[in-house]
Amino acid sequence: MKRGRPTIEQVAALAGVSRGTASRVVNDEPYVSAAARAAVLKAVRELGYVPNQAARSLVTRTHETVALVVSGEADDPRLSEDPFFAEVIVGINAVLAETDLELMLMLGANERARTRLLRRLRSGQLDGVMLLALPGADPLCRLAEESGAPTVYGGRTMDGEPRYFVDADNRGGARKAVEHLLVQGRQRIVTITGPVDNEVTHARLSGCLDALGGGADPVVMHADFLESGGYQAMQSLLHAHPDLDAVFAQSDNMAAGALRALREAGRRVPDDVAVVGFDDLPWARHTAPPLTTVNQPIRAMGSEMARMLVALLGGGEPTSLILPTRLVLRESA
Amino acid sequence: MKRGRPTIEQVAALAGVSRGTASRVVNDEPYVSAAARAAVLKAVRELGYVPNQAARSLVTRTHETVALVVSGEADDPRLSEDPFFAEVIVGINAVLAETDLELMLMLGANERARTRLLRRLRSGQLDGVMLLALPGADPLCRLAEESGAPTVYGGRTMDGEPRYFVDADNRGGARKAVEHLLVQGRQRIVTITGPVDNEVTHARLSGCLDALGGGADPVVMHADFLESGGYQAMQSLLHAHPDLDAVFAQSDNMAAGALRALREAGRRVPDDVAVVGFDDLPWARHTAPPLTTVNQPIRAMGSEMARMLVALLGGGEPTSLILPTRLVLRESA
DNA sequence: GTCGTCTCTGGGAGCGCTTCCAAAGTTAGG
DNA sequence: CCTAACTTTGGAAGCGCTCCCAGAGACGAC
Repeated sequence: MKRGRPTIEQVAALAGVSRGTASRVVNDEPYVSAAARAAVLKAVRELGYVPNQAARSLVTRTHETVALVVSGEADDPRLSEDPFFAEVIVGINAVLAETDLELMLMLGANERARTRLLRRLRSGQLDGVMLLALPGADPLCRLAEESGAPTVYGGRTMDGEPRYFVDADNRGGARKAVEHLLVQGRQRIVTITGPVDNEVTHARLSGCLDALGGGADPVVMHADFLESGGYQAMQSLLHAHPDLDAVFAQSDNMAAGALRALREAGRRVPDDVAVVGFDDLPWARHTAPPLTTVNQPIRAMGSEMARMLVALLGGGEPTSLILPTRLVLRESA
Repeated sequence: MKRGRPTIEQVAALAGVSRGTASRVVNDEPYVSAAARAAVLKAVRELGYVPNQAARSLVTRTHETVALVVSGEADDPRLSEDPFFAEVIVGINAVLAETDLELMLMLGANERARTRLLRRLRSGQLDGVMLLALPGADPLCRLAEESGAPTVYGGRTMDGEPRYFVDADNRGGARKAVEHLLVQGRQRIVTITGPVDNEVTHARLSGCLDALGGGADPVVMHADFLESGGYQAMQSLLHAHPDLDAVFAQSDNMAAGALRALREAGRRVPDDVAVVGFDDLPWARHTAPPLTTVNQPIRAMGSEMARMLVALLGGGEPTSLILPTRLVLRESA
């Protein structure tokens, strides 16, 4: 008789009411007498009843599930070399935990992953999507939006501003960093950037140029946001511009690489060369010397993305957000 | 007529076959004529049909979804201060991408999170669970198993060995690390551990004792796996045992903290004091001096967990795995 | 007493799919 | 030509749930 998990029918039978009434109680709807409600609740408890989500989804067409899609290669070193990804998730989770939404995670931007996302989206299993755009432009963005599901972006893309997004004030942060170097009286400031096709690279470069004004041609070296890239870029820069006295690295990882190259080259930081990073990763306070860097509220970005999506799901019209960044002064500059 | 997404009924109608036949084609079952198959496939393509997963789940009771549950506080610093978590996910994702399984992520071990997991599990929405146990013991483990869903563990728990797990050879790695210090002729080796109630702490401590043999009382200081904890522990140890000449820190983060404390105390590494860490995090090669540490294949752990779960789902009987760790020699020891 | 109005309940319909069964068609063996 | 397989098909049943509607009471106003 009691094969498998109990159904609402069994709950109703035990409570001595109809299926409809039991359903009303379970979904906390009005128009149920106190007596009936109590009886159903009791039956639910006794049977250990948990509604079957698939059956519910079939009729309500909601799924209590949203996805975080991280485009970019599944083995992108940024995924693990920096805690960005994990922090965003923690932020998202904090907000979702307050709701009944569950988080589905989808990594990778290859054809196969894209197909699966779309399938999942269209097979109706996702109520909404958060897109974390690591690389520059990505067709995925369009795909998600075309499917009609509410979509929120983390960061902006190279091809225009999405309808709903959360971003850090990369430009403002970079400006503050370089202004600080300027105020310190640094004369020959060089910049190490991320990949050229990356929106973040552009934003941070813009901020850098904002600070530099229309002065002499700024020295810019493109790298890859990673430690090794920063290291190599710094070596090249030292070679090409031996008289440089300050470096603005667009990521802490690259700043760490620059620090290493400077150390090996015998330059003292900050006496000979000042170094500023960007991100304020947890270990930035522990480099030698401690790294002056631009803090961006990564966890908050995650939370705000989630909040925005929840609002969208609730029929709201959230406004996109640019979260403030701030310069954290330590000893490297 | 074509309101909303197409159903299999519409596909069948367009192909001129019955719903049953269409279903057979979609699920790639035998006993369908070539002509019928072609017609259905054509209709599927024309309509852009994607089966409704909820409806399918309702009858098949499978959901093509597994969960990664990370017990421990949702804002545990280990989640973001080290890339462990992200690496495991990348590893899992690599395997899952080859299947049709999707990944659901559940963080946090508080009452609420637990309830939700159970609900999701019992409401039939998860085909299996991977549990990543950050802290020592956790009732969650039992809960998941009781629900009857296939469960795979990452790491072992304090209360016995789970049925299916993947773990790193923490004990062996620690033994190798300390043996290396011994071989170098270090006389006064101290150990900085993780939290006492942690299985990893125990395993690595056992390995350390294995190497030390039954000699003099080993000097052990408990900390928290974090940089700051390592820093403080190192300061205390220097105070209590000024003559120490080697440190085995049970995590790279703590090793980094120890390095910082030693630098501030004016001790040279490795001349005065040798330092060995554990984890081989990406930045370990970039500390000053580069950190000798024990590498553990984190990504592989994720992959193996996923593989094991997939096997379980397929009715297999996988065997638990202890992945090898290896000592990576750099300059700090 | 009659008429609305509001509260509460039962039960049918149906979400989109798979699964089963019976029937029809096909083939080969005797 | 008949029988015993096998192949192929259509269609009914039903997964567990929500939604809707009709109807039964209860209650006050006229």
